[in-house]
Amino acid sequence: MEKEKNKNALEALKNYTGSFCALPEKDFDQLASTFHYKKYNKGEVVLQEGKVCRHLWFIVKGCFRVFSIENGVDVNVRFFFEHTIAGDFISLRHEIPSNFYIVALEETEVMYSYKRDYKPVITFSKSLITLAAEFFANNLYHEIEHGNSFKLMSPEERYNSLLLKGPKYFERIPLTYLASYLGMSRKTLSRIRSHTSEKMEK
Amino acid sequence: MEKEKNKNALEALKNYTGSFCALPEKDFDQLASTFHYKKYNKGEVVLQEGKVCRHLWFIVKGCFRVFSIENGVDVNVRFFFEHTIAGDFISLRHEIPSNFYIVALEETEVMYSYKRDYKPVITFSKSLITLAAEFFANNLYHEIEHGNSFKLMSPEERYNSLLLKGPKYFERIPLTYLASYLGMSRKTLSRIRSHTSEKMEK
DNA sequence: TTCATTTTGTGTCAATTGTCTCAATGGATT
DNA sequence: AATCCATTGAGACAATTGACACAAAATGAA
Repeated sequence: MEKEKNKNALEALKNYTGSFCALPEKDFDQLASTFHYKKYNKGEVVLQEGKVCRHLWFIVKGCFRVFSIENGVDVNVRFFFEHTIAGDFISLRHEIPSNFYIVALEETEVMYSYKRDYKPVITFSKSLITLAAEFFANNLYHEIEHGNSFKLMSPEERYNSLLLKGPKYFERIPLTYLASYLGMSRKTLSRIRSHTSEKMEK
Repeated sequence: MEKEKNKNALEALKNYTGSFCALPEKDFDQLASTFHYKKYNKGEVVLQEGKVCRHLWFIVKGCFRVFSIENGVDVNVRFFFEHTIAGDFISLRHEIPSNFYIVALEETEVMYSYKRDYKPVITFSKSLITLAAEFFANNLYHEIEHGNSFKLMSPEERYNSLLLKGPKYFERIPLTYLASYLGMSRKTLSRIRSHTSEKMEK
C-alpha cells in the first residue's frame, strides 16, 4: 500500500521534471532516490518561521500556504498546489532562517528531499543542472508577473487576473488568505466580490 | 580606443559571471565571443513594446528602466544598473512580443548578445548551464523579495527598504519613476519623503 | 546668460481602502 | 439534531491614497 503510493508519487514527479526537460532514466532515478514519501494533516506545520529550510517538497496532492505574522497579522505570500515544488527558496539557497511559516491547507501528500541529498546529485549531472536552470527560470517568470501585477493593476484587476489563473484558488483557499496574497484587506476583497457579482446580475 | 573599451567591458563581464561561479577560461571566452559593444544615448529606446526581445544586455556603465504605458500612464516595473544583465526575460524565454519598453536613463554602455548566439554556447557547456541556473536563482530571490514587499510592507516601509538598497535609486532615477516602481503615486512618495525628513529634523 | 523643458512639491478635494465590529452562514463533529 | 468553530459579508467610521492643478526648482540646450 505504502509502496503503491510511492510509485504514483514518483510517476507524478517524473511528469513534473519531464515538463521542464527530458532526463535520462538514470539521472531521474538518482534524483528520485533522494525523495521520501510523507503525508501532512490539514493545518500541520511544514516549516517553522526561524528554522532553516533544509528540504524541498514535491506536492503530490493537496496544498501549502506560505505566510508570516507581521504585527500579529497573518500575511500570505504564496500558495503551492499539487505537482509543483514547494519550499522557502531563499532560506534553502542561503541556509538562513526562514521568515515564513509553511502550513498544509489540506491533507497533503508529498515527496520531500533534503538539500544535502539532492544538491550533490544535481551538481554532477548536466541534465539535472539544466532541469534546475529551467525550474528557476520558470519560477522567475511567474514571480515577475505576480510582482508586476502590484504595479500595473488595481486591486480589482489583480482579483480578476487570479480568477483567470483557474478556480482552484477560490475553491480551496479561504478568502482571508487570498486577500493578503492579493495585497488587500478582507474588506476590499469582499467589496470587489459583491461589486462584480452585481455586475453579473445586470 | 574602441578596443580598449571592449577590453574593460569584457573584464567587467568576467567579474560578473565570476560572482556566480568560476568558469573555465575556454567557456568564458566562448560566451564572451557572442557579445558586442554598444553605446546608448540618454533616452534612447533599447527595446520597443510589441517587439520580441532577442538579446540580453550586460550593462557596463549606465542604467535602463523598464516600463509600460497603462491607460496613458508610465509604469516602471524595473531598473537595471551597471554590472547586471538586463532584458525582458519573459519575452526572451518564450519569444513572444514584449509588454514593455526599455529605455536608457543615462548614457549607457553595454555588451549585448543575441539569444541565437549565446543559447547554443550555453547548452553545450556544463559550467555555463550552472552559470545560467545561478543567474536565474539569484534573480528569482530578488523578485520574490521585491514581490513580497507589496504584501508585507506599507508604502513607507517599501520606501525605506529601497533606501537601504543604496542611494543609487534616489540619485539617478527621477522620483516619478520610483513612485510607480514602489507601487504608489507621486503624491504619496512625496508625502513620505517630507514626512521622514520632518522626523530627521526632530 | 537666457529660455524652454523636465522634475518636483504641495494644496484641495474626492475616492479608495482599512479597522473594528457583529451577525449570518456553512461545515464538521458528537 | 445540537453544538462548535472557522469563514464570510457588510455597516459605520477613520485613515490613507490618488487625481488634478499649479508654482517653484532644477536641468539642459542654444
